[in-house]
Amino acid sequence: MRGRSKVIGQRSKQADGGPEANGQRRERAKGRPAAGGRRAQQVRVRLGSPRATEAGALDGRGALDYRAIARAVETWFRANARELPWRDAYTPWHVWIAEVMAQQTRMEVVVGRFPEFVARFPTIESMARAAESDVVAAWSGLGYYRRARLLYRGAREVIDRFDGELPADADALRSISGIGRYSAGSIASVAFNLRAAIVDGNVARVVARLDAIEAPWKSGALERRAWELAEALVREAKSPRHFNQGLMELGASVCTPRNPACGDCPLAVYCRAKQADRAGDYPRRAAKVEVTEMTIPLFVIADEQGRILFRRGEGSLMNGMLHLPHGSAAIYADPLRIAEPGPVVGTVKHSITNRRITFEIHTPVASSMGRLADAPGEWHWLAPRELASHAHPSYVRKALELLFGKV
DNA sequence: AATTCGGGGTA
DNA sequence: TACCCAGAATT
Repeated sequence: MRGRSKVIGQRSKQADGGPEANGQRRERAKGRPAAGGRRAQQVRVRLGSPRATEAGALDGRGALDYRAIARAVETWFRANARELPWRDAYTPWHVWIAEVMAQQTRMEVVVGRFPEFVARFPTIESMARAAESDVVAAWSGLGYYRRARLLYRGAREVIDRFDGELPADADALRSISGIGRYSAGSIASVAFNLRAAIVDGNVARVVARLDAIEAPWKSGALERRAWELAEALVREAKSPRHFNQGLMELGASVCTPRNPACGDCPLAVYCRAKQADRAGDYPRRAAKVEVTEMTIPLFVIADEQGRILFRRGEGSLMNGMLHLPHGSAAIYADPLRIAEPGPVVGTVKHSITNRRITFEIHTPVASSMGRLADAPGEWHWLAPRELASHAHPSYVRKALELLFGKV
């Protein structure tokens, strides 16, 4: 039922292979990672990197056993990794696309959209040569459309600055548009198996429990501590590629936000939160943000041929995307009525971060139609089925499907 | 450091 | 309904 049910068994050697595989197999044969409280002490003393002991020493709890934890994660990952399309060959371009697509997006959605997107843009060069609008159109429905524009910009930068090939270096990767600290580390480790740390939502949650970090979710303090731990841990990994993916996947399938499956967790024996039987209490909740509700009139206007009137947005928000004419200058601004609405023929709900919008669909009263022409943006008449070839936010599709069925 | 971007699965 | 998801850029 939970994410764990999607986990498949041992992956093929082809997918898993690589120079590190032998060493890992040897490690697994040697014994289970939980075997070594005493050995862990020796390891810590011998390695003794300042950062490794400092944080624990400050609060008198002692440092975590980074080496044993890293081993446990890698062993777990080799047996529990999901089949993901880019894990066949770890082609850097595919990994890049996957990382960008996965930002703030559930992996199941990414798996569903990834093949078609890669088929549309099989190489960095193919994207760099395309029009930005085509890239955004292919991104429709995935949200956070800036990611698509930044991916496009990044692809062009790679052509210009790196001769068309992603650099195998975290700092260089970080300099590319759309690649932040997480994605740089992720591409460096997953695509190139370099020793770079990553912290995403999963890793932050796992280490928050592992070290019983009191700093609240999304706080700078938790971010800093999570990156410290991620770096200390990946330093001990045999395969950064497997360790980093394993730590994320552990968070996604075992160390879940609610009801963590500590009984299945290879880190339970090391986990400070679990030791206190309080895994579910970490990470600490962030202060709750206020949600603003608003209602905006939306106009669906058809001509004799059944074509619909769309508006190409011009503001800083949803720029260049295809909208239905609606009663606000920007979706997020106070409603500015641009025509007089007739009766409500349907409603569509749409959430944007901390705003909840109810679009009420109207046909404007005929006498007020002229005022539509004064609203900003370019106007287009398109058949509903033409929508797919234009970038558009999801509320547009939802509204048309409500009135006309699947588009 | 705080905000903003979409959308949907899930408990 | 509320939370959160393989984050990054901007202010």
